[in-house]
Amino acid sequence: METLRRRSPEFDSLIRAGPRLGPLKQAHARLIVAGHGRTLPLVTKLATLAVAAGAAPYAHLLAASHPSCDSFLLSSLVRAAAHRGLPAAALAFYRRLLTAALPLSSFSFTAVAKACADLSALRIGMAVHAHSILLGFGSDRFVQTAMVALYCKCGQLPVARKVFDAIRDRSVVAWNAMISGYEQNGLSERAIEVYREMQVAQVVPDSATFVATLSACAQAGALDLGREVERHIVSEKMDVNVFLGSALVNMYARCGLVYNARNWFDKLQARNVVTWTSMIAGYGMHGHGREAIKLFHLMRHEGPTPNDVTFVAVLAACAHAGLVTEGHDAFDSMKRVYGLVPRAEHYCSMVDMYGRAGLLDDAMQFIRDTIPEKPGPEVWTAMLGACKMHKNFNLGVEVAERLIALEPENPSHRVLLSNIYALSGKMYHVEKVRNTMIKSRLKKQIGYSLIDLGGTAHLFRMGEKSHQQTREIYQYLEELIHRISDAGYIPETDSVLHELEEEEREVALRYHSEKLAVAYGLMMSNGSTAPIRIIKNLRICGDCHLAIKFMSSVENREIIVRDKHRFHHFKDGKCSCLEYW
DNA sequence: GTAGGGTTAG
Repeated sequence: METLRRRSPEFDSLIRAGPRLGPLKQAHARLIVAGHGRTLPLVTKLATLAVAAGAAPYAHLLAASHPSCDSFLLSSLVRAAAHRGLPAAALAFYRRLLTAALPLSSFSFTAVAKACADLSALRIGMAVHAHSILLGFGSDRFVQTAMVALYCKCGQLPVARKVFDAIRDRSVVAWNAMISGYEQNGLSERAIEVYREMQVAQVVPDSATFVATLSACAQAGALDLGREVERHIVSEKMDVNVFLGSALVNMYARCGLVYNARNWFDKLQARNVVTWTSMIAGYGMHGHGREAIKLFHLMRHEGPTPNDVTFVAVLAACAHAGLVTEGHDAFDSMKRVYGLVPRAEHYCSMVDMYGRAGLLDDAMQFIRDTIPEKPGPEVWTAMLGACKMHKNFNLGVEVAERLIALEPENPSHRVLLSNIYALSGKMYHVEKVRNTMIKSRLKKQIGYSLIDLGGTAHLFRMGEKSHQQTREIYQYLEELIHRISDAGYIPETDSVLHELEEEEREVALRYHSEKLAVAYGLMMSNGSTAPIRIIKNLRICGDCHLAIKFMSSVENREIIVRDKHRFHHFKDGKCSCLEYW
């Protein structure tokens, strides 16, 4: 039987004041008058609430002026500060604990680990970890879990995994930390593996598990698993909170089912700025600029206040749909109505938007007149893309040279420059740029395409030969290329000269990763007519874009490709992007 | 006389 103890009226008055500084100060005054100004438990509660109210200095004063300030008081403050998003204050309270030579508890370590995680302070975090082991907390599950989260936040996944593996009897929270850690570091496949391991271990997942796993699905384009998680949520009648709701919307949008995303969006009880932004970004990625703008107007009318991220989504949507006027208005209202300061991403989207629409002069004028100080490399990259798209080679060369001067060590700028030279027929210059690259051993990003079949992701790199069915896949692709050639496909050999930051020029276009992935998807479909879904890490190249249009028509199959920037829905020989990349 | 770890968008 648990004994119910009545709380003192003083304690109750603190609880009533809550994490609000004004009422807390009044309560503090009453404590002093009642002769409780030094009663440690009450001071502890008061100081903790003060931190929760954001008033760390006030709490600090309370702690410092107490003659017998104890470990409990200070570790409560560490925890409250870490929890309240005041990691620097949390570290300061932790240092007081150390300098006062007070005993440390597992509570102090979990709290300070979170503070280090929020600061991505790896060195301090490692010292804290070592200290915790030294004091005998090395096998405390709570401390271990906090360390997993810490190493994940600092990008030290192998270390995190080692700590995770050493936890005996891992709680659902430990699993969640590991899944989300992989996902947040771009290792969505690993995140999915851990989710599967968790199922095998028969640990009951909670909503945080699903949030992290759905994010991994969104990243990896793992639609089947995303649906599996959704079925679980529905059949278990789980409460779909704002996190889970946003994760579902995001998963469907990024897996290519923008209507399912909207369905969830409409159904959700709780929506915040993240939910709205995900939905708008989803429309944008699919080239549904009008829908994005419509939803944005609805948001302004009856939704939460848009933030800087919302505007990234809105401007990108306008850029991908050629909605120049709308984008211009949005950019204007972002500054004037919402007082937001545009960042590089916003400027980029604007340049991209003018550029794609062929308004190169407007884009240049925007760069000159609207962007304060010197535009970054991203802006010039967007400008260069526009020059290439609209075949303005002189301007393109000028822009590419600026880029190289700005970031000489970045290989993709040189690839872009060599493409521009190639496009304008200056093959001598192409060779020169390539030789510089070879000499300085600059390597470009390697392109790959993913296809998810029956819950397993198959990864293809250009010229890939490591797949078990390599021979069949290449043979299938050869036949497929014959069939589309009969239908009128002529390889865009100058496509080397198109979107080529992506894949090696020497290798024949036909072995580009997306073609291999599509061939594999078609080969393995066994009479299924479900759309083929491909995820590509870079932008799709012009020749592949053309070839897949033909494939969709010859094979009478919907093919959906998500590239670095957007979705391409290929159907009946057409693509939803309407050549508007 | 009190507290613990994990959680979404570009």
